[in-house]
Amino acid sequence: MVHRFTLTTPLYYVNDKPHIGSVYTTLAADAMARWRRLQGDRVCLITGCDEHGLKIQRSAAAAGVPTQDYVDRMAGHFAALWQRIGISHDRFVRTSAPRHQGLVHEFYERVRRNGHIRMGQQQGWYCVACEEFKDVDNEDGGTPRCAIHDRPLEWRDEENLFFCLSHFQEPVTRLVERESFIGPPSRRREVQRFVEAGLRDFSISRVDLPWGIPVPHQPGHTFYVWFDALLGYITALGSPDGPQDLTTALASGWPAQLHLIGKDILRFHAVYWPAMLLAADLPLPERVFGHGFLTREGRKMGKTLGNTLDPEALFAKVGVEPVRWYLLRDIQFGEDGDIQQKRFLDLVNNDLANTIGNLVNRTVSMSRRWFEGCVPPEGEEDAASHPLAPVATAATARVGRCFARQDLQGAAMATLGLAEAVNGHLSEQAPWSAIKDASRRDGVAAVLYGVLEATRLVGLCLQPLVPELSNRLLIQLGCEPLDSRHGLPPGAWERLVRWGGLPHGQPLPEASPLMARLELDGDL
RNA sequence: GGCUCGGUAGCUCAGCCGGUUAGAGCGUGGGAUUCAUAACCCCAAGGUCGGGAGUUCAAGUCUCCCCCGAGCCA
Repeated sequence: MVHRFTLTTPLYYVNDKPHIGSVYTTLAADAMARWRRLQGDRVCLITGCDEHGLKIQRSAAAAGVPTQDYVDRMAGHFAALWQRIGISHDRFVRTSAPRHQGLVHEFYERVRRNGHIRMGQQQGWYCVACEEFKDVDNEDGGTPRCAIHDRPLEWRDEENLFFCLSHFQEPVTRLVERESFIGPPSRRREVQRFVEAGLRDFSISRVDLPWGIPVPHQPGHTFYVWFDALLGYITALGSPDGPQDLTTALASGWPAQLHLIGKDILRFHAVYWPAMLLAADLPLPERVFGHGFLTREGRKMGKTLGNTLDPEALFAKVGVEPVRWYLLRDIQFGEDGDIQQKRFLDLVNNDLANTIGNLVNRTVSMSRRWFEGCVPPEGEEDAASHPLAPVATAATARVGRCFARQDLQGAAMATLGLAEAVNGHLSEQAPWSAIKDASRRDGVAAVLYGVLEATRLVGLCLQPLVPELSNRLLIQLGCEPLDSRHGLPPGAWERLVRWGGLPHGQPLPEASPLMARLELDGDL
């Protein structure tokens, strides 16, 4: 049976060009999507852009271009970058698209009819950068500043529509208690406390903000960005050309199995969003996972600090796969992570070029030289009795368990561990000595067969993490590359990872380095 | 200011319900080897587990206070 697996990145706010944080989330989501596709699932990886709000309207004005042109350009940067680095998304949704507006209206009507919308007076200090009202003490009477953005707040006193979040105190409380709903576990309590403190209705419309989706029957009102942005996940599921309504979209992969987000927007996804869905009688996403933030050489990245890492420049300098490997393998997914140049070079060179690349190189060279350019026969004993067989089977199983709980680092380490075990086995067996004794030729064949086979499994496990490298590895062994963008039929993965899948006598192409060691002059 | 998470070898981190000499990878030093991308393999040094007090026969592991970092809410 085919399982659906819908997972999302955030819809990135197009206030600016993509930064390394968005790249990180997207790479992680891509790896997970590829993994699910290899397992035979029908995956829908959704990404896209969130394009409404005052901040964007002002950025466009500051740039002196019409707002739509501005967001078109910014969304273009995102789309181009994902294309360039081989992200395997199935949908790229933009909240300024007309079809999104229709869906937001339909959703809103549903919530309103269910009695969860009311009119209210919103009075208070507003932070344009947060796109939120702030509760502040303002005893001295001056203009308060946003604690997060350190910029002056703006006073607002307007009649807004409110979403009755308070109606959902009980179901949301129960939802966030569920262990599986919020990951990683260390983030769950924070949300629970927030909910326990009491859910308050929040305003979902703004006045005098032309850059937004108009609220039906409320002239002058547009929807609050978050209200419309979250619905982008559902819009994305509708077919771009077919009918544009909730029902159609919902039948195509809702609810999502996983929302992958940064830890800063956990509240929106784990509290507001489920309540909105409940208000519209729609099913809830299965899981929300908030990963950590990246720092660089121990410091927060920021424009003011001048230490941002421009993704375009980074990929141009070192290529995609080293960055993918480094971020996914060195950072415990969920925790914060620090990007360090020296460590980046050390890890990429050690893991990819040395441990794995060199392993492929040496095994292929030996087999070619001593066994007529082919995969050697397994020898007298059964292939499955090879000492590497249980090691490899355990490793592939562990990779699967790691992916199931979003442990990308664990999956990378399990894969790397297998490669290390194979290298160790080679040193122990020293086939280069044994081959000098003609009577031991069968033994050497058995050793090399096992080593090649285990290396093939390393290549398979590498696929979701570094697909290009994985395919180069498989090709080096004379095997078919995998297509993790389109996936495999159900059951195919189990067959592929079964020990002994490498055919004897399969011709091996001439060995060439899988990945050259990275040298870097200057900074990343 | 409140809430949540974290502060363990030079670096990144594992250490479940408290219990023998606190672990891994990277980095560093040494050795072995030659099939291979100066690579691979083996070994070693390195930590008063943020600070202080307490509970206990026994605390990195529990309690309290303080300091530092991050996120959320004010």
